[in-house]
Formats: sequence, C-alpha cells, structure tokens
Amino acid sequence: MSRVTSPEPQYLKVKNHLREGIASGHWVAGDLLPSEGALVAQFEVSRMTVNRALRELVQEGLIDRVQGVGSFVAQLHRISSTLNVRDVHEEIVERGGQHEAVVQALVRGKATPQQAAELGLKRGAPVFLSLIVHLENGVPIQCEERVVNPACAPDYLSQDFTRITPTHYLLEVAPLSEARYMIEAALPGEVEARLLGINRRDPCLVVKRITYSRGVAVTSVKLTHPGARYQLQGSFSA
Amino acid sequence: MSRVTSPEPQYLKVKNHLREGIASGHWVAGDLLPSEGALVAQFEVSRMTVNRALRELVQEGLIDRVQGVGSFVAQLHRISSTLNVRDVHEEIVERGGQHEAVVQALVRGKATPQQAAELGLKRGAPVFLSLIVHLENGVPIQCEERVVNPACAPDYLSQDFTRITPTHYLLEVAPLSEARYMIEAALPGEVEARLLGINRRDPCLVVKRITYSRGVAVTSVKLTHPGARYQLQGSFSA
DNA sequence: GCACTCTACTTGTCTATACAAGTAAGGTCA
DNA sequence: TGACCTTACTTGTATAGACAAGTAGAGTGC
Repeated sequence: MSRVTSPEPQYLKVKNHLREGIASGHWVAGDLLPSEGALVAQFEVSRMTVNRALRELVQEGLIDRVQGVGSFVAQLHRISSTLNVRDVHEEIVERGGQHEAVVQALVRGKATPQQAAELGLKRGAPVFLSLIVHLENGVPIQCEERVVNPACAPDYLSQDFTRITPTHYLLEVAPLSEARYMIEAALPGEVEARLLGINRRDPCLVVKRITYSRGVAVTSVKLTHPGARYQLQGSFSA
Repeated sequence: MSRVTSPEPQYLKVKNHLREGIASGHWVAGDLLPSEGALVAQFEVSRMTVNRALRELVQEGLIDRVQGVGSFVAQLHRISSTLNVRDVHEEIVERGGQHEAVVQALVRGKATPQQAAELGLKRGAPVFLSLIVHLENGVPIQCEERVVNPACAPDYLSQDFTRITPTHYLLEVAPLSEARYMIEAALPGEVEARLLGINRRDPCLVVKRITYSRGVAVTSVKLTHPGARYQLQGSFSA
C-alpha cells in the first residue's frame, strides 16, 4: 500500500490534519472548523493550498462550507461509498476466476409496454433481446436479460457474446452518459431458476439498470444472481 | 487574459467541454485528451483553472492522468455511483413517511466467536445486543440486529431507541472513521420473519455492516429488509 | 545494434496576489 | 424601535509564474 516516502504534499498535510480531527472527535458534526486564513497561518502555506484541501474534503462529504460564514463538519449520519456495478467479466477475472458466457437467446423482438416505456420507444417498436448466463469457474452466477434500443446498436445481433460481454460492447458503441439502477431481493422466475440451476425458492439479488447515452436510453437490463453465490461489498473510509 | 465573470465559472466551462466530449463519443475510452497547455490556449484561462477542471474529472472517474504523459479518457466499463447506507429514520422521513421503532431487546450479552472476531474482542467478552424493528407507516421494513462494543458506547443500554436510532446515537458517541458493508439476498431467519411479518420463504435484502471509530470496531449490524418492500436505488451521471 | 544523454513535453505541486460575493455584527440616524 | 450603512471576516474564483518529477523520442557515441 505505502510506497517509498516521498515528501507528503502540503495540501495533504492540511487535509489529513482536519480529517484526523474529525475522525478522532476533536471536531464533531456541526462544529466550525478553522478558517482558511487560520490554516494558512498554522501551516505556513498559501491560501490556494488550504483551499484545495478544503474543497477535496467537501467533495468527500466530510465537511460543508458556506460562503461568508465558514467551514463546518458535515452531519455524518450516513455511510456513503462508491458502489461499482461492473462488467461481470472484469469482476470475475479480477478475482482470478474463469469466465464463461452461454448465449441462450439473441433475437429481434417487439417492445412490451414496460420495455418501451423504459427505453422511450413506442409500444411494439422493434428491439433486440438477449438472454445470457454468466458462469464463474463453471458455476452460474448471473442471468442477464437485456433489451437493446436498435437505434443505438444496430449490429447488436451479430456480436459474439461468448467473447465480449454485452455491457462491454454497448459501452464501446454508445458512450455512457447516465445510468439508473435498482437493487432488490426477489425470487427467480422459472427461466432464471432453470438457467442458474437453483430452486425457485432460493432468494436472488436482482440488479435492474437502464443506461443512457447522449440522453437516449440505450439498454435496459435485469441481472439475477443467486443469493448464495453473489454479494455486493464495499467499504467507506473517512 | 481575463474576461468578465460569466454566470458559469471558467473551470466548469473546461470541465463541461471535456465531459460533453466524452459523453458524446468525440473522445472514447483510452483517447488522449488535450494537454493542460492546449486547454489554456483554447479557453484563454490560467493553467491552475484548467488543472482544477482536470483534477475534478479524475476524482469523478471520467479521466486518468499520467505525469509526464497526458490525460486519457478512463475505461468506463464500470458504472459507479455513491451508495448511501443511511440512517433508516432519515430515509423514511425524507420520503414523507412516519417512522416508528419497536425495541424487542436491549441487553448485555457475551460475544459469540464470530461477533468477537468482527469487533476485535476476545471470545465471550461482554457486548451489548439490541434487536429493533423499524416500521414505516406501521409496516415493518427493517429488522436491525446489532452488537455493540461496550468500550465505545458504555451508556448504550440506557438509551431510548424509540426516540433516537442506534445508528444516530452511535455516530454521535463514536465519530465514524471507517465502515465495511456487504449486501446480499437471503431468506429470513425465524425471528426476522416473525418480526417483519413475512413468510420464511420470502426473500430479503440483507445489509451487514461493521463500523469503526479511530481504528476500533464500534458495532456490527445486520439489517434485514423484506425484498418486496425495500430497494436500493441510485443513479450515475457522467 | 546498443547504451547513453539531452531535450521537449507532460502532469504535480505551490506561491502571492487579487477581486467578487456572501454573511454577521455593530453603529448611525430618523 | 427600526431601517439603513459600514466594516470585518468568510469562502469562491482566477491569475501568472515557478520548480519538481516523470516520460518519450531524438540524437550521439561506441
């Protein structure tokens, strides 16, 4: 983790000083922190350096600042952290596993009312549909049901999704600009249970996601994971 | 060099220019972006201003920078977003709901081997245990099973958790410095099913979390939510 | 060919200063 | 009292310049 000790930048000294003061309880939520001027005097650095430290602490959610008033310790009554919903291939490879994809279906279809609404298309408009099962070391861990807006990826049907994941392909074809996701626990449908090799009463972690490119909905996907074999993890550090 | 102030700060102009270029596909993942010097010339601003824009884009995960080489569009093959695991009281109130907490148990106990390991205590060490059900508009939505390190919150047992949530109380007593969490889908135990008023075969979204203060584990909590009544949601915007 | 140096270019950090904009408190005056 | 103004202090943004550190490529000498 730590490298050869190069001199620590000044703005990090200021930042860590404040961060430690907050983590140790020296300042608690709502407290007024020293002003930029005071920190300039204390650390004998320029105001821009102090300013950078404070701006980054705002960005990290540790402090709030009010122009004309001062800097305050933020209400830390939430634990926030970056959640990564990643390409399943990358995720498996990173764990040192073997990824395999089985394409169950890759067809042209017509949008159901719900699919049309999600993608901003007319009801019954043509869409591309794919159903792929992802295996880690031969064990199914994700069932990927996808609806694709043909206008954004006209060549979707001719891809070889055993070699490249739809996520990866679509992000290359249509640059990501926005995404909405929803995570829930649910029971698998009949199809999902069969493809994942689980019982219909086994709980699953379901991630639904709609991604947009340039304001246009590109794809809507439902990822079903066996609850016993898949977890989302993360950590937060003040 | 300088021009009158616009409604939009200069650094945001640079930032948005790059952001739009990435979202529109003008630059794709891996592409070399204009250097700071080039952007200084293009926007007629100082290098510090361009530098701020680029640093913030790095922070947002949209670009990578390599000293001596240049700035590149990041591989956007992940969809990351800030996940907030928040105080359930705040969450309900924000939705306009009525929050009620029922304290099922609030006792002194001995750490099981697993609990001891999570909190960094000796096996059988004294701990505080609480079991609380949270209701939104009278409907149970969360079962909170908590183990508390007595050294961090000696007065835990004498709190009135119908008025203040343990999360809120503990964050006031022990400033948060770090947290680890895990999200999974699972079936409820017998106790959870009864308290949440659900069937033992109904899937639940389970969040496990350990929080630390000044490097010491303060509390370990397991939050069980009925899958049908609770979802995690979020959005990501490039 | 190969190793080396030199140079041009990049990002990383930092300074001293400047002005704008927002807030709060105190004083003045009708 | 109440409305207004002044002043001091805060953060927000921006500048022009400086040096350090890292990289890549061109050129040099062997």
